[in-house]
Amino acid sequence: MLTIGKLGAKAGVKVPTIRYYEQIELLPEAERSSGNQRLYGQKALERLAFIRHARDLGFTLEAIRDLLSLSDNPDQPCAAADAIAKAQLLEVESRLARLTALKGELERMIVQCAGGRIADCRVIEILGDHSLCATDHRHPRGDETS
Amino acid sequence: MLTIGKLGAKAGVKVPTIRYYEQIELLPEAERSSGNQRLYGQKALERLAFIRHARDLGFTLEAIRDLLSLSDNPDQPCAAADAIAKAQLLEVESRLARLTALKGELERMIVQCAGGRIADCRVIEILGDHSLCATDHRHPRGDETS
DNA sequence: CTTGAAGCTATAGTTACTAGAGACATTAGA
DNA sequence: TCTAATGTCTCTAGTAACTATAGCTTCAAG
Repeated sequence: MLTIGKLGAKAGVKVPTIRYYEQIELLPEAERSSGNQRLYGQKALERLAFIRHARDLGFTLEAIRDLLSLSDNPDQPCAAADAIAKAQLLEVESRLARLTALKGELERMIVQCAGGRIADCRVIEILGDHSLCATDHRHPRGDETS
Repeated sequence: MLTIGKLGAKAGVKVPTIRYYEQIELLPEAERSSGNQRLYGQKALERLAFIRHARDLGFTLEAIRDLLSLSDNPDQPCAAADAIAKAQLLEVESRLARLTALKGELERMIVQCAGGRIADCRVIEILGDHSLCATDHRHPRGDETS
């Protein structure tokens, strides 16, 4: 049996985060020791590793909740899990594209900014001027529907 | 003079977001019409476009605040803006790496999940098992210092 | 046996917004 | 000119996914 600290260390998740996951019912309520401390077994470790891993891959907690509920009753067609993964893939591809554009932009900024004064430097300009920008801003800020 | 709605449309920023930016003093308090409605000129549009653009490129509002304060007194060496951009570039490169790994993972998941039952499908397994994973999880969840 | 680390609960704070209520302003059409 | 629709106002509260703090108890090591 693992204490919450050991569990966190093994799974790479901070202690308060584990308690938070329990609170939002992503993890079941843990067994308690005689002194009211949480105790975890192998199953809890696996479940937490799953969550950690999925978060790391960019899944939201809601998506993870879905995935976990699938894994809790595995006698169904795989289509649901597949759909979740596909939706995530789309999201990821879009984020990749935007980040790649950003990288180019930043590199350009850094090159053009080589040791001058701000007045001569294009960092501010590049960020202010739409036409110098590689991305297109079709959607208003805050429309990043995940 | 633009009303808040027109300004938002031109800059690609939602109306409540503009009011929020004013509230946190990223934008100065706007002039008001006789009927107490906010009015904006060209300068405000430029400043908002700058913010929008920078947010789009992944800068935090705090970084943007720094950048704006630089642009507000441009008679300094460019090093500060440069440092901000370089820090952002590092962040972006790391995010890019992780997202690329994720993409591969998801594609693998989708292929392996082709039409089976969940019990036979590896989506859950891939997300649960560390050893099948392309990323390395050095840091505990929540350590993503932006 | 005592000290210091680790655990407990509960509440509040974070970032960057978004949503809703209820009232006032402005604009376009009949 | 009136009216209806749309836009704007303020204020409060909610969101995700945690993080931090306070004040307490429990546990393991020396």
